[in-house]
Amino acid sequence: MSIETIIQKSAVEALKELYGAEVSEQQVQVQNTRKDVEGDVTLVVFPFLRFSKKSPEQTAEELGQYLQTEINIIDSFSVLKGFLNLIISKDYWLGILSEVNDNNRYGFKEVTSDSKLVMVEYSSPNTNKPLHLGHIRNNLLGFSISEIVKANGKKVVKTNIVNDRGIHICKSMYAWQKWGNGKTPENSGMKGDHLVGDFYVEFDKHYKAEIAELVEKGLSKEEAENQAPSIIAAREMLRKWEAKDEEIVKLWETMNGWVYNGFDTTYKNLGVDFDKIYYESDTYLVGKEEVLRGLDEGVFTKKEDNSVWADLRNDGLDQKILLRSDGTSVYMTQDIGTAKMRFVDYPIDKMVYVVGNEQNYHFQVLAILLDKLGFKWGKDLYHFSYGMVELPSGKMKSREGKVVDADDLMAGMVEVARDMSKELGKLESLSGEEAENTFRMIALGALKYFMLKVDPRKNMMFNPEESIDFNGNTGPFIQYTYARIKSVLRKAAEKEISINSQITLDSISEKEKELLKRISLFPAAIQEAGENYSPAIIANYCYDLVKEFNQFYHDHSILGEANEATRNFRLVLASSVGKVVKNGMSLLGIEMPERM
RNA sequence: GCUCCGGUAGCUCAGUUGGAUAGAGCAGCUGCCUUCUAAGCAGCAGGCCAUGGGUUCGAAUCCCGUCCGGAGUACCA
Repeated sequence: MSIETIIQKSAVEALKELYGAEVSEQQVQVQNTRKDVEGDVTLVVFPFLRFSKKSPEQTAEELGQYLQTEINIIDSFSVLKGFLNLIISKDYWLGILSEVNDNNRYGFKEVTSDSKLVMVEYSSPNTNKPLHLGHIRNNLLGFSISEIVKANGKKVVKTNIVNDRGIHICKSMYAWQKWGNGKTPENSGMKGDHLVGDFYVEFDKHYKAEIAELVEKGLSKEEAENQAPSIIAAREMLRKWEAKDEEIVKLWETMNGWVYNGFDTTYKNLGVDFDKIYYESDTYLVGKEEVLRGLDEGVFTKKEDNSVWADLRNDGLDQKILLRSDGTSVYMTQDIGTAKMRFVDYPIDKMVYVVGNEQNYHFQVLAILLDKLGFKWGKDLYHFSYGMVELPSGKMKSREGKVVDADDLMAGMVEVARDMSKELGKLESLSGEEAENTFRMIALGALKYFMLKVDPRKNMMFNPEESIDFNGNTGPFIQYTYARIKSVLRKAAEKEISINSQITLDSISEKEKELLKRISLFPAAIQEAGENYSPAIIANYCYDLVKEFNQFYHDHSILGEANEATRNFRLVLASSVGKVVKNGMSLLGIEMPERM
């Protein structure tokens, strides 16, 4: 039981006994005592004045007396401005260390056979262009949330829906066919997704030129956009694809294959993976069937022009189209189909969609539609809506090639990490391969931490020149602290100092106690991160922990400590911090180097 | 127009769901390496928490209005 609940329980009894008040545990506010005030945890007494009918100070005094006699880990208490500050015994804090030592997964809840199953959809790329910075945020969030949900004792299936069909895919295909000259990843040495992406940009270039030409000839902008030869050709290609034209399907398969090879590399470098991948080319027809079923069941309606609609005006929304008048499906139809297939494949208790906030409306509608179609998790699907990544120059535009490419960004960061290490004269003792692996860890640690430490819902600014930092509140700072801990432990082993997890000590310093307190908050951080789907809570926790550790490290010698019991305690303390921070960062998908 | 989201130090962001004197990092200035890794530690400076009201013992946090920014808004995905 956490110290918070122990105090809450006892306080509820105290209030009943002293004042005859009935309050719930949740109404008892227990918080960490301010740093500049004496005490470890603080109980706020203001809400109880209406029961005690006494001054804040007097009420706090009475509650303090009661708690101190009832709870043996409370050494003493003091009252300041109506806040009851409790001092917890050092043995309680030392007990935290044995918990961490006895359990390699301190703070984690184990998954059991009857755990709930959560499916997390993330990434969801289009196969007409390589991944960019926006996708990186998506992928890192999706992966991290999956890990956090697992850490809270739930089964997780990570899934990806690949948008592999549609007019935008045909645009790259057409451009390649027309201007590609048989260029392939093999004969050009290019990464497949980049190759295809270049043709998507190529298409747009020609298309724009054609439009300009037609407008010159006196057509309106709208007419020109519809009559440009390129777009007509791309549309024709889509029709042929839907009719399963052999040649077009083959081209489609070939080019998508190039893209998948490219994506695999990017995913691998980014350290994300999936348990199950769905393809829109498989799900869109299922979606159509589901919509027609809904039509049969009277959930949806058909208009005179044969288009199918959902009327959501009773749900406070509008009417929404589900099948066009020509019978083709829209985005919503496909998402319904994907949901249906997932529902058949897995016993889903909760579905989480990691998709940008520009689609808030879409998911609001999807939740209602799935519910109407009888999916049990439909109504409570969770749209994990995250903000955009902005550049100093504004929004990214892939069609114009104005993006920060995922592969380029990662490679660039590895280079910065390498240069920085060399400049600092680090890692010279490592082999080339080990050193390279460490540079990679540091670079990705910096990138991942940067993306995950901020509130996911908010838009964030990414400045390529300034955002790549390795000092201060960054991933490498946390990695560095871990490497320091590992270094101390290695030195201890070299000196044949054995570490005894049994701690006996007369006293501990303020810094040491602060550090123990911080460790004790890890389980609550995991839980809170799980409830809020927030990697940022974990990131900030890890930062606070290692910041605290660095202060301790600076103020206290570990191996140089003469008193054997104290030295042993500090070694256990350091190793515990290392363990917690490594587990914490693993929830963000960040690896920890043994040295750096 | 309507709906949703945001506005905290020069910049990038926290702020434990209403608690004590609002915190970090970067950038600027100042100290600390002959001692376990200085990618570190300590310090200085920097604030009308967009703004006006309201709710109560107590508001950056909750409610209403205003201003600014972003997103969405029925046959794009």
